[in-house]
Amino acid sequence: MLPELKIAQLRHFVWVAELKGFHAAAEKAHRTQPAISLSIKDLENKLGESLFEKRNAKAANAELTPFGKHFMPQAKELIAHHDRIAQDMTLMANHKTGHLRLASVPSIASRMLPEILSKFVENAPDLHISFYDDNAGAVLNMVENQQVDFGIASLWHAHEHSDKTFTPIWEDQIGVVCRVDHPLARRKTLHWETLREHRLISNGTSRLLQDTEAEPLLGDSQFYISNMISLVAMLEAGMGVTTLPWFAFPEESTKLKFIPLTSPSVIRQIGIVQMSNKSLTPAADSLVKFILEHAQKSE
Amino acid sequence: MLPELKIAQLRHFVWVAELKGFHAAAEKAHRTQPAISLSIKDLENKLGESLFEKRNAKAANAELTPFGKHFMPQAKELIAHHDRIAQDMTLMANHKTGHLRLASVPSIASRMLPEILSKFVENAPDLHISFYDDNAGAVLNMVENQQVDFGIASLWHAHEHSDKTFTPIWEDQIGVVCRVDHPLARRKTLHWETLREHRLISNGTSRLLQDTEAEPLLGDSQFYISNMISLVAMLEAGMGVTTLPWFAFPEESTKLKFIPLTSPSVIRQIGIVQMSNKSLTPAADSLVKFILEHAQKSE
DNA sequence: ATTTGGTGATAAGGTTTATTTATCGCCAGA
DNA sequence: TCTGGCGATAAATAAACCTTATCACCAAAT
Repeated sequence: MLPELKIAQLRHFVWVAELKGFHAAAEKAHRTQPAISLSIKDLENKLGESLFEKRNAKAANAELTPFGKHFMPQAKELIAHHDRIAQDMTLMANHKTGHLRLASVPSIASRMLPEILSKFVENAPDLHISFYDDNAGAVLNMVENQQVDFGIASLWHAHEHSDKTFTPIWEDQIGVVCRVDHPLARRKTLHWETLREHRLISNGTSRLLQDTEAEPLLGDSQFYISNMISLVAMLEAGMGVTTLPWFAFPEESTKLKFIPLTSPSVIRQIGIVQMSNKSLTPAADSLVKFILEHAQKSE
Repeated sequence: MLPELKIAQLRHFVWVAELKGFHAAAEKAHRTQPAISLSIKDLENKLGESLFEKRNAKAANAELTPFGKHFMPQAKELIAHHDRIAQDMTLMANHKTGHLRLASVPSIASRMLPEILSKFVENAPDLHISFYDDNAGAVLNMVENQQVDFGIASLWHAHEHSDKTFTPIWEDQIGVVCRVDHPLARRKTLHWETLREHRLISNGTSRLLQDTEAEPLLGDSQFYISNMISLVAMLEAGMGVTTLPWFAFPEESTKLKFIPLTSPSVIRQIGIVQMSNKSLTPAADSLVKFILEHAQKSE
């Protein structure tokens, strides 16, 4: 019904008119002159009217007809519109632009991500990033509700999350944290039962011991402290010991020591969590790949 | 550099998304399903990102990726823009719309054009027409200055207007006009010398006798009246006789009579005058053709 | 007046792109 | 387990596109 105007064709038209010649336009289009002739002729046929004055005779060629004059601005607009969209989409597909949302557990958020993210955004100046940090459960929730494009967390009950895909990246060992002057501080390795002799403070990460040999420890604990700052203060005050993943251990603290738990050796895997049936935006996908590439080095 | 998005391709994309299926889209596009598959795949390659979720496995197919969702409104807009322009141009080329300017000598303007124009505009409801009537010289001027798309006039000194094209349509015979009770009124035919015996009033059309046998009459004339209304009044008052082309003779006057001049028989040709090196707008071109077709019948 | 150099149109052939026919693999529901 | 619908894929064909080679035309310069 309606003719289909090809963008290339419109471009040819505009160029012939602006450069006042088929040869000049052909050069600009990286085509030969007959190609332009045919292109214009085809366009004229589609529209049903000549765009240029009869161009066999006379001099001063390639002059627009009234109809051509009317068509020109319209053609230009459409070309511009097309180019705008094509560019937008290309930029977005190359993750130079767009909006990216992710969530991470605090340990990775503070230990690994700052460096990675700052490197990543160097090549993507127009990219907006929203970043959330929260505990693993909340991260999984945000992934599930699609409040974020993907999450960084450990996936401990995999069967409850069959709709999500987990890509492990980091391995994080659980250890015992105590004051440097604590009796345990001199040990290089630890058996869980050794801990029963000490006052144990549990925290948000203690559930990582569930389903391990060391599970009985959970019952031994008299204190539970969810807040990291308070927990550190308690430990520094010598109130007791606790278990923490290495990534959650406050490295900057000079008063505390981390001793890996070797019997059992409890490793939590931290990685990327995403919905399996949804694909990522170009930007998110690109960041995931970037993290996978750069994570090993900074470990 | 930038990919070239074809309108058809965008249409396919939108249809697959909206009809939730490649088969449905294929039907709408009057193509086969593989054609749509390839079209979409090609589009995805050009953009560098998937538009639909991986569509090999699972059920609930043809679901957009986030990128696809973002692209959708843009694609729709571009398609709409294209269609708007294509339609505008098609309508204009089919002279359903646009602006048309013409000028005509009064005789044709009042005798022939009303009927022709009213028929013409029936099929072109959105067409704007500007119409001027004036004497032949003014008409030619307006054509020359491109104040009008074309003119209707007689072209008497063709060599002075080599840059214009004249297409004759009507033939208009010069005759003598006098009161019905005038001695000449009973004659069927007239020789120019007969007129020397009567008081001759010349008018704007008298120059048509130049270069004819009857040229001496121009010198005989004592009165010159340019205004038609006044001329008619004079004639009706019996002040004298004049020469007029038949088309300029006021038919509605019951007091006046028209006697063809047979020796010499002076015929003026009236037709379309246009610039030879410019083409007409679609609407104007169409009206010219329409006039050529319908002029004979109403003669 | 003929030549030269520039314009764009045209013809024929090759190449690329679009589309079709035929077929496959996959999943869901009977 | 079969069946029907989905979309992907392969190969063949059709259509669109572009190129090389050539022509006709005009203007300016022989």
